[in-house]
Amino acid sequence: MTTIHDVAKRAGVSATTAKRAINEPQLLTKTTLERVLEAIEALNYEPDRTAGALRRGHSQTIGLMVGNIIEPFFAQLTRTVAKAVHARGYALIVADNEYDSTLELENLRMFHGHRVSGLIVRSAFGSGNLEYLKRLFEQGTYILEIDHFLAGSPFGHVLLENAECVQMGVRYLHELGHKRIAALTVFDAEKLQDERGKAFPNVMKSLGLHLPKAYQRGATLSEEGAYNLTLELLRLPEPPTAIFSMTGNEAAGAFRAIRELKLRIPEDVSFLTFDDYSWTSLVDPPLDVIIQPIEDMGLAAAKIVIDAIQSRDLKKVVRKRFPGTLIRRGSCASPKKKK
Amino acid sequence: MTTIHDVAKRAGVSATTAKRAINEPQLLTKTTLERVLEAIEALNYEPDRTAGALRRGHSQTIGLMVGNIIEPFFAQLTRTVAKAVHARGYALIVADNEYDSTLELENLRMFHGHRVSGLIVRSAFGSGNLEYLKRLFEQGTYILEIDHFLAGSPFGHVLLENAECVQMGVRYLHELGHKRIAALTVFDAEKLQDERGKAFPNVMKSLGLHLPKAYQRGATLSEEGAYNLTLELLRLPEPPTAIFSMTGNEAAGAFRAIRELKLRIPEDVSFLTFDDYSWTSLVDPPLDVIIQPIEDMGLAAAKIVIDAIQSRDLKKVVRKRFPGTLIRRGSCASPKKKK
DNA sequence: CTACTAAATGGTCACGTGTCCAGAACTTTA
DNA sequence: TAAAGTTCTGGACACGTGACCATTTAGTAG
Repeated sequence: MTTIHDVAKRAGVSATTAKRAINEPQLLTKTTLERVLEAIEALNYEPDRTAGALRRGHSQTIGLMVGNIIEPFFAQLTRTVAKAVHARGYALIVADNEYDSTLELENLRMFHGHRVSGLIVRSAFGSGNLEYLKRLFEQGTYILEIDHFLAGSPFGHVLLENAECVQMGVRYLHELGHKRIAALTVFDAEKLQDERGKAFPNVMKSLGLHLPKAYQRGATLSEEGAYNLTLELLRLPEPPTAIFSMTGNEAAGAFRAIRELKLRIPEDVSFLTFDDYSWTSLVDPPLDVIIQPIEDMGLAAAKIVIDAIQSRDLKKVVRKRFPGTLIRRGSCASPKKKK
Repeated sequence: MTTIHDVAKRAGVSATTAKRAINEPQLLTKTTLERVLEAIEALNYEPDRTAGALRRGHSQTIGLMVGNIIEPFFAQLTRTVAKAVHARGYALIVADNEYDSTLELENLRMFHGHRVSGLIVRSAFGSGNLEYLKRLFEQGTYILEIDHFLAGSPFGHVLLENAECVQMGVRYLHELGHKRIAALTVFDAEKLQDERGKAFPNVMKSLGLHLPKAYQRGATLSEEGAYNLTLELLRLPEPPTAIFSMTGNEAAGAFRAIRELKLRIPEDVSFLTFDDYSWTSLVDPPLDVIIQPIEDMGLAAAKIVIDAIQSRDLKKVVRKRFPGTLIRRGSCASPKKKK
């Protein structure tokens, strides 16, 4: 393997000088610099970051823990973060927790083993790994939460204005005349600290809308869970006239269920969902959605983490919220008059 | 940062012995082992892989270069590979080349800098970086291509049976009675070494089907490119009666175009595509697709790479093909009789 | 109890870098 | 030309580990 010593030898300078051609070129004479650069080029030298990592104490690597890479939300986030991070000379290590704390812990250990410089985490629900994260932080890893945050977390985060978005969605449906609105959300939002799930009943209440017991059921975040829940909701004696899906993932299951029941959107039931996944504009009718500014969020997260690392100010806690945008396409309309 | 020396001190043994508790526990007495494990637990010790990487020469890390993480094909691949790789104690570093050689080279350098133990690459078109990959290989990085391979590549690969799948698709359409079939594929498949694009005219010829000049245009792999191409094709005086999209990405654009022209599927035009993206079964009608066994391919790739690394047999070249599966859902039918 | 073998444990070194300090080579000023 | 800066270059060391060899301890046979 080519090292800086090989480069130094070829250029006829010391290793220290050769190194400076890369790290502090302004310190070198023009001719020295040129000779070293020539040698680097000729030998195809690429600095060994594993050695640098050892010396430095961290690896110029950012860990990204997402819920599930397959979900377009996370895929897009991964991509944006990867790009932003590369642009600043860092590499991105990814892992997903499948919303499970045990798997998450394993992956956190892996990140720690690789001495990631920073960590962007979409934590699994529950607070299982908060203690571990705190320990990681004490050992010098900068930590930032994204999309969700753990109760009592001391870390910074990048989040959507979840409560406002839920309010925007419910208001929209309410203004169309809907009174029986059901949300597809997680089980026990309170315990899981899911902001959207927590906001929904509050918003309903504030608008004076009744939320029947039968609508207060949660699903898992999966497509399957949403599919089943939607079937049940729409088969109730008093089915909702509007369904509000809290994630794009659930939307797919819900849409499938609605179609299977041969219900028309928006004539029989209005449908609104978070996340503008590519299919949402391909189906008939195209869906009304609340768009998250994923790219902005990913860029912001990368910037916060790397800024903190580079300024060596790991104590800095940045908390940022991003607004969502409601796009109307035709899947929501006024409910039919009850006969 | 806790090191093995801290562990050794606490357990009252030497660092070498403490290390063995992790790497070769069978060599230790039961009591010694227990004492060391207790210390590891108490101190929350996690081996520093950056130091190990320096010593070993590679980082127990696999680099995965994909075309574009957002595409579900790559998202799913990334996830599968990440899981498989984690299970064997490796971490996954991801990057995408956006099908561009220059960006790819940058990312390859980054991978090299991190001394990845192995590399799974979906190369950008063209053969721009083959030389660099070869050099990387000579320096000890195991390389495997996936989904596509460079002309003259000495490396192993994991691929779909592309030609067979194209044949299967065209045959299917032909048997339904289609004669005017157009494919959405890359520009200049021959030069870009795109197997599907290359196979299509051959299959048409072998079935005695005429391929008009006007159908022999390529698009970029993008949704947008496919959208435009589809519009043009369907506005021809002799439009195709069936459209065969070579990627799921292009399918979205094509589907959009068909709908915009108010053409009915399959009455006015039959539609077949590679890749079973989630939306393909949500639209009306659900689409006929050729499914790639992405999970199998990802697992195979991870296994090949890590087996080679662990057996230290980097010369081993494994080339594997996976079959696709045609799923009929109703987007292809016999063409209407021409008046 | 001794001599020998096997099992268990310990010590040393190098991997390639970044950091810090020392030294050499040039510039400026008197 | 010498002294005092200033700019540029070089040397030494430590980071935590894995590989290898050396040493101690336990076990067995005579």
